[in-house]
Amino acid sequence: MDARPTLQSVAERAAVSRQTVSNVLNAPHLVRPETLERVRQVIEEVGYRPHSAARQMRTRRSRVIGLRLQPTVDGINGAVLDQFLHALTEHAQVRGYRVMLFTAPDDEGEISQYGELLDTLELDAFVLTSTHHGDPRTRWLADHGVPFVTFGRPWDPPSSDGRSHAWVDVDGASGTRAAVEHLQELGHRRIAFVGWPEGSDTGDDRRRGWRRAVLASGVAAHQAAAWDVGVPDSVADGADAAATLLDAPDGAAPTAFVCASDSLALGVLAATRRDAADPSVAVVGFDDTPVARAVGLTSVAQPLTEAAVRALQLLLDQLGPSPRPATDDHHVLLSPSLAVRASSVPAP
Amino acid sequence: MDARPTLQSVAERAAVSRQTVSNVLNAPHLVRPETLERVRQVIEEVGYRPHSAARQMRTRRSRVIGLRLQPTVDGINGAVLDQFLHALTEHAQVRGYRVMLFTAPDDEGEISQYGELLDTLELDAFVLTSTHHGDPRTRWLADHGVPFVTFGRPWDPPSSDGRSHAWVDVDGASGTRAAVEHLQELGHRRIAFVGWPEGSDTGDDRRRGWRRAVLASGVAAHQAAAWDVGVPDSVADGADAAATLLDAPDGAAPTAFVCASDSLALGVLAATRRDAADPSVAVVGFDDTPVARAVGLTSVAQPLTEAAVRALQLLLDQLGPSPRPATDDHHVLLSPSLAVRASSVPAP
DNA sequence: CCTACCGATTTGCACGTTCAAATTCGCACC
DNA sequence: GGTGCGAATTTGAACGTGCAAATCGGTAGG
Repeated sequence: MDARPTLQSVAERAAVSRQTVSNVLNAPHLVRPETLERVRQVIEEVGYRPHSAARQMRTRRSRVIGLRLQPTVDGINGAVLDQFLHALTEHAQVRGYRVMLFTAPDDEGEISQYGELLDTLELDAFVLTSTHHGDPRTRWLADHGVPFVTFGRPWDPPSSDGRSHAWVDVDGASGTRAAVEHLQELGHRRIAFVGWPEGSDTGDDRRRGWRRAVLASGVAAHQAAAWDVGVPDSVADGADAAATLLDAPDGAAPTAFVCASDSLALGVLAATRRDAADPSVAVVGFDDTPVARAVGLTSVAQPLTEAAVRALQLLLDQLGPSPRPATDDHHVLLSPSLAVRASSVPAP
Repeated sequence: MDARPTLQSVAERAAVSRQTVSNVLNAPHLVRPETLERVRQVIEEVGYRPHSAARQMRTRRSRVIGLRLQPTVDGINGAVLDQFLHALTEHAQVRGYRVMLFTAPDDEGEISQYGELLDTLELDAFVLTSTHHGDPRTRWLADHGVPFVTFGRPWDPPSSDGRSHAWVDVDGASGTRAAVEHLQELGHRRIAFVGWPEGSDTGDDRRRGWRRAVLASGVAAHQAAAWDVGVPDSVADGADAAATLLDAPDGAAPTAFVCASDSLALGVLAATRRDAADPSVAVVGFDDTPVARAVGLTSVAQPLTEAAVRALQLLLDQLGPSPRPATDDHHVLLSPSLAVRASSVPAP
């Protein structure tokens, strides 16, 4: 067991200088082919690996990306971030980057963590999730010149300076629209929406997709409004909302439901399947969580792996040698797909 | 905007030497109280924070803990690790440690990552999850003198040298036993077990708890064996298993089911609630996943936050100044609790 | 009065790397 | 035959920190 190999020890063994070994790794084009070969062989032999703290001291780059681990909400859509996180970690690793986690109770705390992580660990970039209206985090990072990307589009109107940051998002409206069209193809004409109260960015986006699709099919505005409810995100609230809507006179009661989350959809599903309720009522959820898979709930599935890969790419674009891509294509809006299951198709 | 403050710049401002500032932070007892006060004030003023890469170069410690992010299995119990990870990150952060993620396709790959992470980033320790029979990872880490803790007890017989590593686990047998007792209190006498095929460590542990409790209540061994099935972990398999068991002649068909996972329990639940099946059949799952909460499934809940906190403590014990605690209390076996819901109690 | 010692502080150095500048060598050019 | 030039390589320095040893006053012991 010798001491850990260093540039120096490799250099001696290969009869070259420190710097040449460094060049073999970081700028191979500067090294004569035969020297390159010889040094590479020695590196292989002794199993040399560069020490990243030492490298970091010179380059001021850690090749580490920070991500705040959100508190487990009610757990039902914690799985959403889970898949995103896995894909992000895996792909970052392949590209030579690592993912470091941190927690914070709120946005303020998150910003405070940025400061600490930048000063002490010199993280290269951050990935932000759960962007929302009036988000102070993006502003802080931009002001401090820190590379970052958000999973979730910016919900505020463009700032005065006209510059916008990199983001990846999933088009929620497109998802609910697809859900409506799917239900219409099955013959449904009275399609309600059970979502969250207005004011939530992602929630309003999903509502918008449903509303437009429904109006486009000829439903009157006042009728659509009657089929549109906003309640807190829980199974019980979903059930209550569905019960109320179904209570309408025969010709006005919806025959299908599009929901803003799987939690709500589960409630709706329970309400439509119990008692003397009509089991042919169709239900579509959102996020395609494990719950949906388990109970056979049709749901809008977000392409989380692709979202992570694209987010990472947007980050690496900023971290590359050129200061910034002049192109304006640092926005990615992905379309979700519909996972069709028993809850929306008539039993055989 | 000045340059980033360093020990040197703080020292000059406080009219002391570099080392004194260092001592203020790392060995305050060596510094005269009034000097201490003055230096601390300057540190506060300029917002100095030690640069961890530089510190790491001297101390050979990164204050970073590594954890492999498991591939999202079928997602249903991905939430289990999620809560553990969150608690681990949060508490590590408070204690001055960070959590770094990595991925690997299998145990071999994980070991290979250990090597790289230790050489390049000098991670201080690792947290291992999903330990299993014949796990090569613990051996490798022990051989290389790397501090680690496993979430999951070692399933192999104690090694010849008599030393064992630190671990935290949840007593699965105790969980299934509690489930059986809960059902017995409700009057059930014919309680079946739907688990995984024998050979899985955690699965066998959960089966053991059920079996002992059932035998203790006077059920004959051959009868217990008839109520014990092992199938793959999916909703469909759970449903099939339940249907088969319920098909037994009246006096032999179980009236209650204890399951090794919520997936299986969901299947059992579906089977017992459909057609002409008896809705008074009770079902208990395992892991208390969001699905269970959502559908009202009674389930065995693991104390994941406590598990994370205890695991972290066991790690820090090893990382502290003293080489190793001589005590043998680096094993923690936590008891799960039962989250009682509608699936096990008769409707009012 | 010299020495020994203690508490408080300072200085020298090394950790492993990369940047910038210096050096060496071969070759073409005038 | 000197000069200039480019390719390949080497040397010096610095990143910010903490360990080890050195320094400095002051005080007690012989």
